[in-house]
Amino acid sequence: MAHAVEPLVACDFETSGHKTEYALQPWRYARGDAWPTAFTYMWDDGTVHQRGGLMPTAETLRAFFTHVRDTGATIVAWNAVFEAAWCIAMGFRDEVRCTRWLDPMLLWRHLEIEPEYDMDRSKKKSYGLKLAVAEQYPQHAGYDEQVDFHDPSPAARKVLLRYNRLDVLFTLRLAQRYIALLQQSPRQWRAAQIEARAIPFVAEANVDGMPVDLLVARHLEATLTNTAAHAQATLAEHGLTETIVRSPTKLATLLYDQWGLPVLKENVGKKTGNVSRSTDKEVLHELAFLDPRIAELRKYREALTNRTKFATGPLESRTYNGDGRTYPQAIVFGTYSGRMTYSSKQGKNKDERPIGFALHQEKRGKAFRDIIVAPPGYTLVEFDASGQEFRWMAIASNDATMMQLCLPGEDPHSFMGARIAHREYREFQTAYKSGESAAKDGRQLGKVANLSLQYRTSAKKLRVVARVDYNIPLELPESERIRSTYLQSYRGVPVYWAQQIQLTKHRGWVETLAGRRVQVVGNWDGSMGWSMGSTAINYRIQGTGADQKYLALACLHDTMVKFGVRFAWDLHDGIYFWIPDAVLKPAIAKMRHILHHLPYRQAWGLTPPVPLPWDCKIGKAWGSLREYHGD
DNA sequence: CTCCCTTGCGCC
DNA sequence: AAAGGGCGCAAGGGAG
Repeated sequence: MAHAVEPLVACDFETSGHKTEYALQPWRYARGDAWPTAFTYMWDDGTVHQRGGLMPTAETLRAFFTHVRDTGATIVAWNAVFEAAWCIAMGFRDEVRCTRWLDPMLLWRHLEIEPEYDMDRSKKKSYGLKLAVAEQYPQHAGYDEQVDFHDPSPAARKVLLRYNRLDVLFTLRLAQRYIALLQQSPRQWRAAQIEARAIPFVAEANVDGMPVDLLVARHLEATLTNTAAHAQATLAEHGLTETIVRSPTKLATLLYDQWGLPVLKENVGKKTGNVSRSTDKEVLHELAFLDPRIAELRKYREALTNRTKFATGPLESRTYNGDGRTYPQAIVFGTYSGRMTYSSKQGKNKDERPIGFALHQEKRGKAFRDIIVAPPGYTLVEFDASGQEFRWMAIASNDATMMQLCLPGEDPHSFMGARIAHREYREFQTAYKSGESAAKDGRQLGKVANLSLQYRTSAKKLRVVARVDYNIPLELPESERIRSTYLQSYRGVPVYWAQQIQLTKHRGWVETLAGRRVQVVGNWDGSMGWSMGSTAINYRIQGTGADQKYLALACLHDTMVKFGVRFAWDLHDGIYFWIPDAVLKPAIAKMRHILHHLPYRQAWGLTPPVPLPWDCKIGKAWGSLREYHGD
């Protein structure tokens, strides 16, 4: 893992397009709808050297990558995924893949005190270069004033070039500063470097996008329209309209004032204190036992939501982009725990541009996921970190039973199902495998318990999850008994909770097993105390999962380059790739081997006491993936 | 009208 | 007193 990051070469693009918004959409470069207006790169070997200039060409980039190759430099760029994406769009895919990248914006995040529980956490801090300059070099704040990215006049271009050069200079200086700071904490620095290896792959995914199957998406849209129309027709005579079902306020009036149903739950506004009568799906699930119309109403609302989000949305983005593709943009370190997030739009409010769709929220059904298909000549391959959070909790808590259940041939959900049903585990496991229906239901309950109770969920909440999400008619006494069973089965888990909270109170920060950190600052005795405790407990597990995925990508790098494998997208415990059909089998075999032998000890200083296996699925459309075991 | 906040809900 | 966490997006509703 060790690799010198020096020397550094900083770079920055300015861009424009036939519409100003295209400046942020490098995939339009190929059609001539977007282009770079300036590109500067800079290094400091005692003297500051500066190259590049206005209207860069392929020759400019060739000289840049030649310099990088000859000096063995690491490229630094603010929001480096964007710079790398432009390089790829301009034809330098191989060069981007085979160079090291580092993003001072991400390094800044690693150094930040976040989350802060005294502040309003709904207001997320921005990590723009201008803010970093204002913080570190206040005398230079406001250097971006009077810049026009799109005015081609010589006077405006002169201002633009000066701005571009300052951007690069500040990027270089901030990178040097943040690297020095992070290196004081070697494990954090190492985690940040491993994460940075994902930059070229994420850039590729963002600039390549993914094909949307037009017919499948239209069919989905039509199906959901029919579902909604049918429900609407059924309920029209009872006063339900689309406007009402889409409005929580209007729906509450209908349900509680006109239909006379009981109010089962109220919402209290966190800021305003306003009280409203809830119409959420938990409430609807319970009301459905009292009134047969409610199940249809819930189906109606779901069909409308799903149509907009998962059919109309992707189709709109396909039309907007004009090339049959959708471009949800991956954001490295998008969550404070390190996981990636996705954005489906650029701009705000009336300037919103629908470039992508809500990839991370895509429903699990085949009909939904099949709208995304492999590009010609490629197969979609998913590697999924099996039982990821259960395994990391087993390791973090050192619970002997959980660790035992991570061994080959074991089934944690059957184990918990058996405990709940007062049955013997092996007998239960055999019954489940032979298709016994009681064992099937029991395992489902065990699964709900294993998945829900790992993070201090209450019996009350467990009851709701079981009822609403799994349609299991659980009542509170039984839910309490299951929770007790869980805690008695995995004695190490509540001990881990308490220890993790104590340690975090003492240190003021939590770390993942890889060494990624987050500060936990606030009043432990105040109203945020519970939430701070949850961060102490959850961050270590969830963040380790994120680090595991970055480690996987870093270690797969050489194989991906060799076989021409492309990173497609991330779904937290799953990584998706486009693999050329011609090398599908050997590439998967090699990738699987690497994933099963990730160098946790060298990278993190950890020797996992249990196996950390990955499952593999392959197919031509997202909804149609099949388990793949090799041959 | 725009902008911001709230409710509700999809995934992990 | 009781309380899983993390996100982003759709849509309504209200302020200005």
